[in-house]
Parts: sequence; structure tokens; C-alpha cells
Amino acid sequence: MKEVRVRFAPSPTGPLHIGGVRTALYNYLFAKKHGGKFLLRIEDTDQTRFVPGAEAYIIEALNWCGVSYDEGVGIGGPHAPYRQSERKELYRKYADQLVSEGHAYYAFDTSEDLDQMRDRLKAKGVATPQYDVFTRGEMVNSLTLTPEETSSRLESGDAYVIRILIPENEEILVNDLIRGEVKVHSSRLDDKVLFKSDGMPTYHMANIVDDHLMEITHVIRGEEWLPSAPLHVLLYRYLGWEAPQFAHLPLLLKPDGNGKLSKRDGDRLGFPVFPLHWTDPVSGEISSGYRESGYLPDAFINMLALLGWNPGSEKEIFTMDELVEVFSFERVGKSGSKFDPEKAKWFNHHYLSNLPNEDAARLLVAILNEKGINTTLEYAVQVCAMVKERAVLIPDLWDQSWFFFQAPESFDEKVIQKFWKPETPALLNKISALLEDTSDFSVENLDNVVKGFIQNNNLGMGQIMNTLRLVLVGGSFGPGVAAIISLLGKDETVNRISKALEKLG
RNA sequence: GGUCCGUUCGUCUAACGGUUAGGACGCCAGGUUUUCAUCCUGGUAAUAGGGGUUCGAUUCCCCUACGGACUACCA
Repeated sequence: MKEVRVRFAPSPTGPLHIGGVRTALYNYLFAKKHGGKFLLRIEDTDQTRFVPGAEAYIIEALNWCGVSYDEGVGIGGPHAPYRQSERKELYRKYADQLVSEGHAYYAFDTSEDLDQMRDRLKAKGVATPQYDVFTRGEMVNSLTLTPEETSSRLESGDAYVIRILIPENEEILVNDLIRGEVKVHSSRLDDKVLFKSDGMPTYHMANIVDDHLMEITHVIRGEEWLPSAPLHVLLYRYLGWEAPQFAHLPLLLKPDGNGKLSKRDGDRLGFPVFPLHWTDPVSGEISSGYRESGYLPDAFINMLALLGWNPGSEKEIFTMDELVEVFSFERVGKSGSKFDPEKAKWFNHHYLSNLPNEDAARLLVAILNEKGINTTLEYAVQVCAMVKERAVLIPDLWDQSWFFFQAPESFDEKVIQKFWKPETPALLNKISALLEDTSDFSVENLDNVVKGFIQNNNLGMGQIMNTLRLVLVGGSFGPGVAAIISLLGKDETVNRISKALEKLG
């Protein structure tokens, strides 16, 4: 059997959004599952839409989430170059071949001509004005011009495009791995431009030529391409090439209402739509990313994989390798999936709390460094062991543990009102003294010491625990009191008690 | 408007003719806990509507409704 070769082919017009990442992911999973190759091709045939930084963004995003490619922009490969603008010369001869074999023709219409044609047809009540079998006879092209007129226009340098000549009366079949057989009548297709007047091929031409030359076996792309798939099938046939298999993925929809997920939804609903943070080079507009928001790449991928695909079992936590193992198009759904930001958080929480303490500690240390706080990895490991399961996003690691690195400056009024009694200072002083005399600072022993104190003095548990917690962390949150004391150590604990007592009396 | 694709709890989805229609997120309630979380247990909630086919339809067919994509010398 032929080696599986698939590609992800974005155009560098801006940041990649998570729908694009999912398309790349499914390509990757399919390739790896079948021991094939996954390539990255940049489709930059539209020079007017080029956005600086977009290509670098795409590569960085793929690298961040572990969707690595075997050939492509940045790393090269046997079919280099992988940027279509650098393959410009390749396409022309195939367009010429189509013209000479009667499957394509030259068209000299200006954009004004085209507009007029559309207006004229609309006025006549035609629903979809197209450059097609019905209208091509009224336009300026090598079908209506004499051969002499055509060649003289060509020679004099008139602007022209090359359009495909769609056959008149034919049922075109597209076989889709997800949707089965899709049938479209050729009379519904228009004579799409294959070659633009600026000398660049359009997407339709370039993608067929490149997929063939790069020996792509499966075209896995978004559903928005389904309507033009029949055109592509025709192109493969006219060029005499074997068409790859197609798989058109359902779209990612916005969480509320309907329609496909867009950049605006993220701003509106407060969740990232992009894998990485992005600043628009022109407008300066900023879009948040999953990475910067504190998501783990593994969680991000796991979440994305299950949006539109399911394993057929009740398992839902998967490593990348496990995904590769079980992925198949049979289990990709046909309908669009609404994106659920809450589920994304759930995945991240799961991954964060299952992270080895050392890994979590490294994330925490990075935050600490940014804040100019010095600590040891060993200490951070102990902190994370206590707080990681309380964190949903990476920054929560700090939000849940800052008091291990600095004494509280203020104390929660509500806790004071509820638990701070006239006798509290005296009791805390006693505990402080008791702790000073304690040498075993293990959590277990500390727990016994504090609870023993409470019992021996016939006090309420909540009374002491809550005030002790208050003076140590400043409020009513955090891990167990004994655990906090244990990690803080004798000096710091005693210190915090006396400092708080000065403030709270 | 036209073409194409789609439609199971609020959301992601399972059930490829026979199940009390299952799981997960969310939400609600209880439990664990010195706090807040976590965690555990339970609960809530769905086959868009109408016709067929069939002994039997979530499942197959048709119609309707609704939703989406596409409809550029953009990808």
C-alpha cells in the first residue's frame, strides 16, 4: 500500500484559530496512525492578503501543541519549496496544458465587465449569476473571440485570466471519507479562475498541482471546501492524475447561538480562540491565546481532539500517542460542534492536577521569577504538591500559593468578624509557644499538636483553626493548616502569628 | 435566492433495527474536609415535526422545519 501523505495548508493571513489547529491535528493523527507523513504547506498565492508574522505564528502554534510535521516550511523536505509563492513557476505549465487540451480558456473580461454581467443577470432574475455554461458565450474570452483575436490580445499584453471550462451536463461525484458520496451537477459549477492576471495560480489550481506533486494521498480540510471539491475532482481528471481521498471536517461553531466560531466570539465571551497570543501588525488589536492564558498543550490537544471526534468508548483523557492509536474518520461526526469553554477548563484542571509535582513546580518557578521572587525548586515542589489540584489554569498555581512566598499584608474582614474574639490573641500566643517547643514539624505531628491543644483547652475546632489560618495566609483559603505550618517552618509561623497579633490585637 | 452539508440532554457525544436511550461538561443536592477548592455519591435533562418501510425505529426512505457552509482574478 502507498505511504499515507497528508498536508495542512493554511494561508498566512493572520493567526491560526483553533479550528485550524484541529484540522492540523486530525491530519497529524491520521498520518501517524498509518505510519505516514504530515506536511505543512503555506498557501500564499494571494499577495494582497499577506500578513507579516502569520507564517511564523502558524509554525510556533503547531510546535507549541506538539503537532509536528515531517516536511514543510522551515524544515524543508523532498518536495521543497513548501511555500506556494516560491513555486510560482511550477503552475503555469499545467494551466497551459489544460488550455491546449480544451479544458480551460483565456478570459479577458475586466472586473467591470464581470460586475455588469452579474447586474444584468440579477436584473433578469437569475439567482446566482455565474461565469458558466450560460454566460461564457457573452463574455470576452478565447471561446467567443477568433483565434487570431485571442493571440493578438495575448501578444499585446492584455490582462487575462485562465478559467476552467466546466463540462455542460454531467453529474460529478466526490467521495468523502466522512460524508460518503456527494453528487453535484456540473451546470451548478462556474468556470472558476485557475490562473490570475497577476501571474499567480488561484487556490484551486495550486492546491491540485501541489497535492499531486507532493504525492498527497488524503486531503483533510474544513467543510467550507466541500462546495469546491467537485471542481477539484474535475481538475484531477483533466490533468490525468489520480485524485486523493477527501475528508471534509465539520466546523467548530460558536458557543452561543449559531455560526462558525470567529475571533469576535472570544472577545465577546472571554475565552481564547487562538492557540497563541497575537497582536495584529496593522490594527494593533490583541487576541488572547491558550498558551498565555495558562493552558497546557496536552490539555488543549485533548480537548480539541474530542471536538468532532470520539473514541467510541467512555475514555476521554488521551495522550497524543493514545490519540494516534485510536483515531479514525469513521468516528468523526458529520455535524458542527459548538465550542465549550467550560469543558476546556475542565480538561486543563485535570491535566494540571495530574502533573508531576516537579513539572508543576517549574511552571510556578517561572511565575515566581517574573515577580522577582527567589525560591528553590525543592520548595516549589512541596508547594505544588499541596496546591496543584486547586488550579484550573497555570496562573492559579500562584493565586493558590502566594502566601508560601510572602506573609499576608492584610486580613480578611469577614473572617475577623466571624472568628476573632477577645480571647483569640491569648490563645494564638499559647499555640505559638507550643509550636516553638515542637521539634517534629511533620504534618501529622503538627495536626496532633494543634488538635491536642484544642481538646485540652476545651475549645471549638473552627475557632482556633480559622484564626490560625487567618494570621498565616490572611484569609479563609488554602490547604490544611497543619500542612501550611509544616511547610512554612517554625520561624516563619511564629513570626507571622506575632506580626498579625500586632495588627489585629 | 441557488447549490451542498447537517439535526440525540443547555453543551460535547454513545447507541451502526430490539437498551429503563449510556457517558462527560455544566447545573442542583448530599457526603468528606478546620476554610476554600479538590474529591466521592446521587439528581436534573435529549432522539426537531410529520409521513412511510418493518413484528419492532434514535437507527432505513420521503416531506417539512430549523441550522450551517459555499456562492471573488480570497483561501
